[in-house]
Amino acid sequence: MNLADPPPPPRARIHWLTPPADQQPLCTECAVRDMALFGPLPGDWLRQAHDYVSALTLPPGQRLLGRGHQGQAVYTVRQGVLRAERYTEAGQRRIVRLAGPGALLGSEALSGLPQVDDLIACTEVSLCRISLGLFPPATERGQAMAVPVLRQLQRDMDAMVQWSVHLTRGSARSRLLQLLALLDRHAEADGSAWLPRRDEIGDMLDLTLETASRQFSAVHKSGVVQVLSLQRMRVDRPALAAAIAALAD
Amino acid sequence: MNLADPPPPPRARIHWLTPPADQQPLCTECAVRDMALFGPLPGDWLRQAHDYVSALTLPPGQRLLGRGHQGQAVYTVRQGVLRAERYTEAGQRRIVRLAGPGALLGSEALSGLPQVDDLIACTEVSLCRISLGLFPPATERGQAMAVPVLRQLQRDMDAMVQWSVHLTRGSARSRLLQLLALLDRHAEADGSAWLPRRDEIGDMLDLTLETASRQFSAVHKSGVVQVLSLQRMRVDRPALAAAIAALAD
DNA sequence: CGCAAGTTTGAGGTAAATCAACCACCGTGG
DNA sequence: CCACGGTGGTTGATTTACCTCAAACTTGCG
Repeated sequence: MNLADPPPPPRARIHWLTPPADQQPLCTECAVRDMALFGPLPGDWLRQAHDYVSALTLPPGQRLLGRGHQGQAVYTVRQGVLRAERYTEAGQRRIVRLAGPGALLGSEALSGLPQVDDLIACTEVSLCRISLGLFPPATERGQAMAVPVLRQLQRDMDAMVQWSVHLTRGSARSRLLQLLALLDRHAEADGSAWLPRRDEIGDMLDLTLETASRQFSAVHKSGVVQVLSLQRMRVDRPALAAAIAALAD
Repeated sequence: MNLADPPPPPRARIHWLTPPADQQPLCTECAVRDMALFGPLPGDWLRQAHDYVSALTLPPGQRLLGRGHQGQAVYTVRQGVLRAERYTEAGQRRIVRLAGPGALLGSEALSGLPQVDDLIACTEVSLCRISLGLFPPATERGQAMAVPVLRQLQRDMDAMVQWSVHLTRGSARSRLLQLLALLDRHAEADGSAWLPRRDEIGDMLDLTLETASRQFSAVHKSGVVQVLSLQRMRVDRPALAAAIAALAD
């Protein structure tokens, strides 16, 4: 593992399970109805919706959505398992979540953002494709607010994946440098940023406070950070960027 | 760190920066307007909204929201940094994200779910509190759909935090056991579940494929999993639960 | 059969955990 | 003024869990 494999070439064969018109009984009797997206909605509502919904299946290894894709639909999983993966700048694959029955995939499309992760079937998978046309236009009151909220949630979700990809993996040094970059991103106008206690750094990076202290001391001595007080620091951004690049992660 | 500290007792002192009526200029001139929740909305819309919005500040160490809280508002960060933390069953603290200016906090309230993480100010923090009353009632068309969507996104987000808390931290053994539990949660009706290749396990748990193989072999020999084929397994749930409990994480 | 892909097992090295002092700082109080 | 304890930080010695490199084995398949 951890080799710099470029992602495999995409193959876009998709097996349609039913013609779109036959969709209605599939939805009302869907095995995952309570967990899935439209579970709580009244049954008669689904009769209006079925034009926008269709079912499909994927063989194992098939990619559903690729990073950067601008989707016009979201998907819910009915059977099987998919994985969401991304590659670090160094080309290492990171599998960041699994999606089983009931999961919502491609939610980025709801707020018009591009897909962030590759989604790949692990087993034979059956899905429902839900066209964005089903969702009310953003001109309605309420919807105008929904989009920024969704976009914000999406951003938060991505930030959390970034966290788990960069701050809990790799060497202690690289995790600390990534944390410093993150803290610096939240710096005040005067350029000073919050400097956590060593045990807090440990709990963020999954390190002991001793290791956190040793790593921080080393980074501090190298001049990348300037300690202003117990709780404040100033980061030398170019030096930090160079230090991160030097570790190639 | 990593001691079994119960969370500190809550102190609910909150400093109101302005009386709610004075809110409007604060919003239109807000320094984080483009990144924050209502950035993209037209300015005159904000005039209707200002009754529902108020500003507050917290001193460092103060808790904004606690796990389980049923909120009636969401918050956006204007200045400072907060952390989201949770405790494992073994009582170890895990800091799972940082929130800086522009972040949306307490979004669980949008879909009526309880707060999942403790939110604690790291520095002096100033926030905007946005009452749920601002959001249109769920009786409107469109909104009826927004709630399940939000709830699903919220669930996905929680699943990702669970992933980063349990599958990328702790010993290799405990991570593998947690992964097996997760895979088993997506088992088919016949009780069989997907068994990833060893390098895939490695990329999920941030282990080398050799370590993944060794750990899996050991767990396999202990009888917790039964290998049906290269890609399928059956998990002995009680045995797995016992194995996880034995590691106390 | 023979190759390729995946898995297991082994031996040795290393980064981080663990255990344990020790230090710097700071308010308190004799 | 200096003992005092309490908190947070640093540093050192030792152990260990995981990584790395390497070889053998197993399974499926043309």
